[in-house]
Amino acid sequence: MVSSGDPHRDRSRRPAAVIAHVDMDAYFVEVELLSRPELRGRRLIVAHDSPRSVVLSASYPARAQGVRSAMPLTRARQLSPDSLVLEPHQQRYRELSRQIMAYFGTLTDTVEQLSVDEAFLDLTGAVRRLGPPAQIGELIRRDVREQFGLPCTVGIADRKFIAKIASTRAKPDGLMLVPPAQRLQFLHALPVESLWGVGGTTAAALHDRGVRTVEQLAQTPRDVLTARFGALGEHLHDLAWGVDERGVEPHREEKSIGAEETFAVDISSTEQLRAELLRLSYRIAARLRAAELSASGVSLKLRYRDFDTLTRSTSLPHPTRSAPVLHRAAVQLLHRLGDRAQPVRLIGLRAERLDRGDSAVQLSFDGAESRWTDAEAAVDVVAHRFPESAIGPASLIPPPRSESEETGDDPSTPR
DNA sequence: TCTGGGGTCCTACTCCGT
DNA sequence: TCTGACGGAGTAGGACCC
Repeated sequence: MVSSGDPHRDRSRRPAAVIAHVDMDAYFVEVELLSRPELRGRRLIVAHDSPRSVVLSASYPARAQGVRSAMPLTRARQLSPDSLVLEPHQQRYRELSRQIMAYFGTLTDTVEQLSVDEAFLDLTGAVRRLGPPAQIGELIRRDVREQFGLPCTVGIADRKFIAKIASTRAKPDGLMLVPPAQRLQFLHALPVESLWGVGGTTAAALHDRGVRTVEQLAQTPRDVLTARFGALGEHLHDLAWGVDERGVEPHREEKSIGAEETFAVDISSTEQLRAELLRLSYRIAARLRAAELSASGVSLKLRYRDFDTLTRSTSLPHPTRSAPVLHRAAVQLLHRLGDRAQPVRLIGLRAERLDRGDSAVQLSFDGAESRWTDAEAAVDVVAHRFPESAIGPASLIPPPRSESEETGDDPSTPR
């Protein structure tokens, strides 16, 4: 990051990087259309069909009526009453995503997956083999459509964030190349909201100061931005001048693994909350074991009826991937929050400060915990071989029973 | 209109040891 | 022995992303 000197100057003498941002168009909808092609052209919404769900993805005909991702489904139905609501299939989206990322890996070793439906590709070293950048962009779009039956949009630039903005503006089913010489011209014409990191709050604060375009942001004195926004202000000023040293990072370690659930009906019972925490603990612990990670911290999140959201976190005595240990810490955090004045609509749990391997776990395990983890590992094997089986802890079978933990019995003892 | 679920990063605050 | 300054660690929460 450049923090002094002339930000207008391109300080690098290296050959310009070629970075592509590939974004799948209406990914969830398009994957659903693979199995239901007769629905193509219709207004479609992918969402869980429940009162509190939100839109996960919408077809472009539905978007034309104002439907957007993350919009409450009730609102989407008002805007587009004839839209067909499709139930999501996350496993299918993940599997196809894995295959698409593997295809990207045939083009370059440097692929950074951002989410299930988008990735950065550093193609700097592929130009000699595959042709000029625009030609590679067309190759990617053609291959993804032919091999997977899905449309995607590609943005190409010499900076990650510009490639991402380019793909956003070329959607759907498009390609945009921003040559280095046109970088500032392209950027300065954009609204500030286009920049990565400028969401609703920051945009409103910038608007209050009369800053609506990236050019106006670039012309705002750096120290003014720093005084108001701190490090973010400096970062945004750099971006406004096209300065961004971040490269494509192929291997990013997970920093936390969490799960949360919004209840169909708000709940007040501590017993129910404890039972939900046990369920979340098992989900998270299974994912930790699958990733061969252990957590040294746990964070609890509660959202109340009025949407007020509280979090509490704590450190664990030793790294763990065991559900009962996560649950015990979560229940302690729940008690720390004390009595609730109003019902809870969401509860979430997150395992933090993750470490690879289990050497620390083995060193610190007492016998009971070790046996319990062996039991969980066996459950993982069965669940993997028989995904439809309902194997799990007895305490998750309704009605929830948790008296043993209430009385301080060691939950790490296998039942 | 009434707000999911999965994350990352940053800032501010508190506590504690030096 | 007491007190204040300081830095680091831990924690809470906001903002942002898809």
